[in-house]
Amino acid sequence: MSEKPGSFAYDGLDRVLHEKARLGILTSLFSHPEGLVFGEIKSLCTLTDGNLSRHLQVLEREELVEIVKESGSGRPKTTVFITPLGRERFQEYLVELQTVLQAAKAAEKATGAQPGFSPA
Amino acid sequence: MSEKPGSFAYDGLDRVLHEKARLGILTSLFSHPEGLVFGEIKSLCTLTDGNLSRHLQVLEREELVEIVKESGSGRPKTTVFITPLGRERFQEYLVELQTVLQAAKAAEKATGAQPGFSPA
DNA sequence: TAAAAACACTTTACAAAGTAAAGCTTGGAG
DNA sequence: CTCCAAGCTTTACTTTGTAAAGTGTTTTTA
Repeated sequence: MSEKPGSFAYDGLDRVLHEKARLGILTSLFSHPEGLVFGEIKSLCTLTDGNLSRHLQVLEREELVEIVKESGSGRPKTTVFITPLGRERFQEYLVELQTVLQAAKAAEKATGAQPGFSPA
Repeated sequence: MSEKPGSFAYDGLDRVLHEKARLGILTSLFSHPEGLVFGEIKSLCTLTDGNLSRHLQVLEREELVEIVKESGSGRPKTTVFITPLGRERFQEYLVELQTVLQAAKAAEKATGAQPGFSPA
């Protein structure tokens, strides 16, 4: 074997971002710099109320999103924005994702496996 | 907003595969159809013994890997192979990963964000 | 040839996290 | 006025990831 130790460690795969639900939330927010309201995110990501609420807490604690609540009179309205830090971390995460994909692509070539996904 | 519900749900992100450690293990095994021994995987993925052991259990239970143990005389030797099902699921997972990346790329274009990662 | 260190794991225990169910408040429809 | 729906939060549960300790063997090395 020729690889160096740690070749497949993927340390850059941030645990906060590397989660199905939060990845969806962040991607949707990344696509909508104008922000999204609670209900929209819920629908876009197919999450339950409680689920979304909890994940937003995590993302807010990490300062990856900003949450603005309007509740004066009328129904409460929660709008969520991705922060600059959030954009940054998200993009770093994507870089790591590409690394994974490229490692796999290289393996397909090397081992002669049938490509299961098309090159970008 | 124009997207359909569920656009960012990423249901294809299989929970068994969508985990840092296991993703590394599978990628390394995918790259080595001849199999890898316990110690090699441990080194390649920078995992502790217990950690690797546990994740291998999960992967074996899901029939994504095959584990062969030789223990007659001499030190025990555990060799791990990716199964055909494992290759399949892994490749499906990669397809979903590309979806995520492409959604992000599209968002960068649409919102005019600075690319944080280069196109494949 | 004992004792010690290294290998090769497994088991156990703990802490964090994801998920679902229930709860609470306000708004609108009938 | 009553009932149902919208818009969340809180709580409780279950799974999971991670690390620490444990077991047995096999080389060193003194």
